[in-house]
Amino acid sequence: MSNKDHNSSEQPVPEDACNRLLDAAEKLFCKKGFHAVSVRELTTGAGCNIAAVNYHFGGKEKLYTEMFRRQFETMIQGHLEAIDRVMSEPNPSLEKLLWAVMEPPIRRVMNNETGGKILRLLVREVLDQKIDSEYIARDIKEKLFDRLGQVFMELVSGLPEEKITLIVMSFDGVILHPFLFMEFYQKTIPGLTVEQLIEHMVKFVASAIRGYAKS
Amino acid sequence: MSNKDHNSSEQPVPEDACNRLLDAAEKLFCKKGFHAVSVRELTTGAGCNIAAVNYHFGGKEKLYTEMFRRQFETMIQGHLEAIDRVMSEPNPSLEKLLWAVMEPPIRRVMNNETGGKILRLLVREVLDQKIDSEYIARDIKEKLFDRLGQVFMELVSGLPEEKITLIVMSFDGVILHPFLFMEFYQKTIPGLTVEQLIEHMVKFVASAIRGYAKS
DNA sequence: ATGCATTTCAAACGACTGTTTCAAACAATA
DNA sequence: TATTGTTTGAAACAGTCGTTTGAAATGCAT
Repeated sequence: MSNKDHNSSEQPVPEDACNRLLDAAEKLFCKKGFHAVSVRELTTGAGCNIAAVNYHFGGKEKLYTEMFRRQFETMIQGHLEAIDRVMSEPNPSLEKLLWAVMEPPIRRVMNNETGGKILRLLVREVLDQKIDSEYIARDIKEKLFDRLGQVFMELVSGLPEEKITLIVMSFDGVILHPFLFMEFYQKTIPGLTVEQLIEHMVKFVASAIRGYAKS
Repeated sequence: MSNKDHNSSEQPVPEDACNRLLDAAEKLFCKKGFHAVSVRELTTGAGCNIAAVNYHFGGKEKLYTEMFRRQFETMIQGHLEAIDRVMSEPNPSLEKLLWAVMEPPIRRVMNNETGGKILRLLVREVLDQKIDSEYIARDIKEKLFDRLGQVFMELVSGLPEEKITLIVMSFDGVILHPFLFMEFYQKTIPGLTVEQLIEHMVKFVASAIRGYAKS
């Protein structure tokens, strides 16, 4: 992992083979899934030799796992920071929280930016059961879902504590949907903007949670 | 496709190789995905020779497509019939409708019955983009989602028509979630019953929709 | 039973898979 | 410059993939 080049001007850091492979892995695995991507596809995509995958990562599967782990933790961290940011503001509300949690990832997926397909990756992982799903599940539950349930109860009084986990689950379902079916959204509702979509989701989930509190 | 056997007693119709292959395809493709299942796995699972896949269907891909088409249409039909059943009853309500649409598939997936993994298959298909997703999307939209939006408006007055599609989308997200993460549900909420889960989802979605109507 | 079409079977096909090999190129230290 | 450790390269590896083949088996009407 050397850095002979002085990285003089415009080029935004020429990555080494290791990171180029991780980038190509993210793009290709997210789009086509583990089995549908060959090592040769990865290496030509990353502009390096076939042997690089085994040299740097010890195999195709290890590269996949490493890529997944990084994306996964980035996602969890992003959500947690968004929650903390809202909750430390003067007048936190359920709507502000929902907006803060939903907006960044939705914006990424609608603009086809990097990291916008993490949830697709996660769903694919659950479907394929490649990585030990215990690890993923425990992380999501303990780090993210429990925290979400906690702030929901802080922001909305009267929520039944024993139903909080289910509420967070359904909230997750609402978020997940546009991630999986974004193309469907854009074909079915032409001209749909990020703001319209997020506004709808915030309204939908907020109504659901507040309705839950009243009964 | 002969039927020499008189199908005398207890055996519930010994299927021919064609249908045995379709059954094995449903089970294996749903569980592991297209690329992760080999033709040899399929044929040994169906109890027939390797060549049978190419003889009867013309290849692995054709078998997959045929299996998907059948499962997909079965699902759509089941939902439409549930909707019509509720709407033709004396006092239809939003809650009754939601319950009727959600209960059968959720019960199937929680009891690990056949057909309980259709939605997993559909999501996998969207992720892998193997079948022309135009066809799937158009079918779901025109046959199912439009009908759902229509009955939502009949049952709840004051719903903004331009938001109906988005509402149906989020409703779909809530349904989809336990399909994808049923194991997660059962580990996170031990002793969760079908009734509890459906009751929650009905309450969540009904609150969301009614809250939408009020604003 | 005879002839014909359908279905099954074991075996082999070429193509592609992930991985390994080992020599060449490179970087850094002395 | 000589030496060391690290990284890349082209080629080949053994294995599996989906598909094809042609002969054997079967079903069914004549």
